[in-house]
Amino acid sequence: MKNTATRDKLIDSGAQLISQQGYNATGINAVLKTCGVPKGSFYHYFSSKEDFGLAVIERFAASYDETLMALLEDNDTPPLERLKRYFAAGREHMHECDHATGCLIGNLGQELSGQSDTFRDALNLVFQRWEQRFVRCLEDAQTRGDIATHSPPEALASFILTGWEGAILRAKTLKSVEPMEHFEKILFQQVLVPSS
Amino acid sequence: MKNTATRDKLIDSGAQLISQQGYNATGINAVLKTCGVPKGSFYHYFSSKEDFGLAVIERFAASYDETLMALLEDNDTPPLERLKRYFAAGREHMHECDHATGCLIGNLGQELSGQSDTFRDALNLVFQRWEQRFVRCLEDAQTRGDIATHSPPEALASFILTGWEGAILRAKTLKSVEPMEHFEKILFQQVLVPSS
DNA sequence: CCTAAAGTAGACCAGTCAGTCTATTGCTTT
DNA sequence: AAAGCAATAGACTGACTGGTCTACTTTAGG
Repeated sequence: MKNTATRDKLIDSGAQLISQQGYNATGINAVLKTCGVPKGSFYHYFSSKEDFGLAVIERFAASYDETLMALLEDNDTPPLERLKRYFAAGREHMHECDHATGCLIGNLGQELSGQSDTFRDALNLVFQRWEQRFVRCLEDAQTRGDIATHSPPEALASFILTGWEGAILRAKTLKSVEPMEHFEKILFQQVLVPSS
Repeated sequence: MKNTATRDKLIDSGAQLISQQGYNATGINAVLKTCGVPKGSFYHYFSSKEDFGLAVIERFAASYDETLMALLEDNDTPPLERLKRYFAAGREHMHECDHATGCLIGNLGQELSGQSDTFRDALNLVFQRWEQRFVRCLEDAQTRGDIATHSPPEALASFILTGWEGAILRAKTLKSVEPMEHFEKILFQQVLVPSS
């Protein structure tokens, strides 16, 4: 399995379609059609649709984790500013996709975690990795005295991730980033504040 | 269409299955099997699966709105206490379903708002109705001086609803209500506080 | 009591699903 | 050059999808 170009094409098309329509609504044939790959190749690289779905998750998570790291662990920028940039990037992406796709991991978490434990575990790990990035950024902010809250950074990180995911979901049904703006505003006005 | 017993059975079974597996993963035949209704009856009451799905949403929303009203507009209870009871009820439900179903409207919002505008509109309306209930409860709290925040109650309501929905999503993938507890704790410790 | 409509019943349809199968092509190693 | 494997290619399968069709049973109204 040296030639990964075909495999990559499949995963790219799959990620795109699954982002738009969800996992169950995306057929393998549709993926094959959009990238012009025959079925024989698909089952050469993946043992099943589930296997393929996990590969899509893995790849998305890896690529997303890179941008997350670049944003949240940029030590030249104050930690709260890094968070703001992260939110701004999310809002921008939401505009770009016309409020249609949102967050692939969030989508699949909603759709599949009740359907398959394998998927649930994989998605849970991705979320936990993201949370760790938030934790580190929040710890930075706490040691610098930028935030005064005594809440443990783990709880804050969970709060931020869930709030943001929920805001993305709401933005999708509302077709507007307004819920994301509300979340960010209240978060920085009342939760991540310097003096208690 | 006088006899609504069969129709109700279909909607009940549909709501249950869709809650567990999602809309796309739930086949009409599966619904028919679980409630022992023949296909002829299904298409007598509903013109299509989409029509059926909308009926399921409508019914769930109506029934849920009743409990929401009972909890959030109980004037014998302080507004913040009402909110706490709402969150407690949500956590309890999450335990009961073994962290598997979560919120039907949230699930469908994630799965379908990119797939069909009809569904998106219906789900958006439900969310907006819920937000209105929160707004009224928060206004109560503000006029009583229970919360000091100057944020408009509409923004706070959006913040609470999205945060809660996100926490439910995270609870599903984590199989634990911990994210819901984190959300509630930080919300009452740092956002809905009496003295600024 | 008869007629018409409401509702029940399930066989059936075309299309699609994930997945299998065999055949062929291209590349690498010996 | 030959052998062997990676990869391509797509026809094909059985199961299942949402939806249609016709026949039958029950109920309601005149």
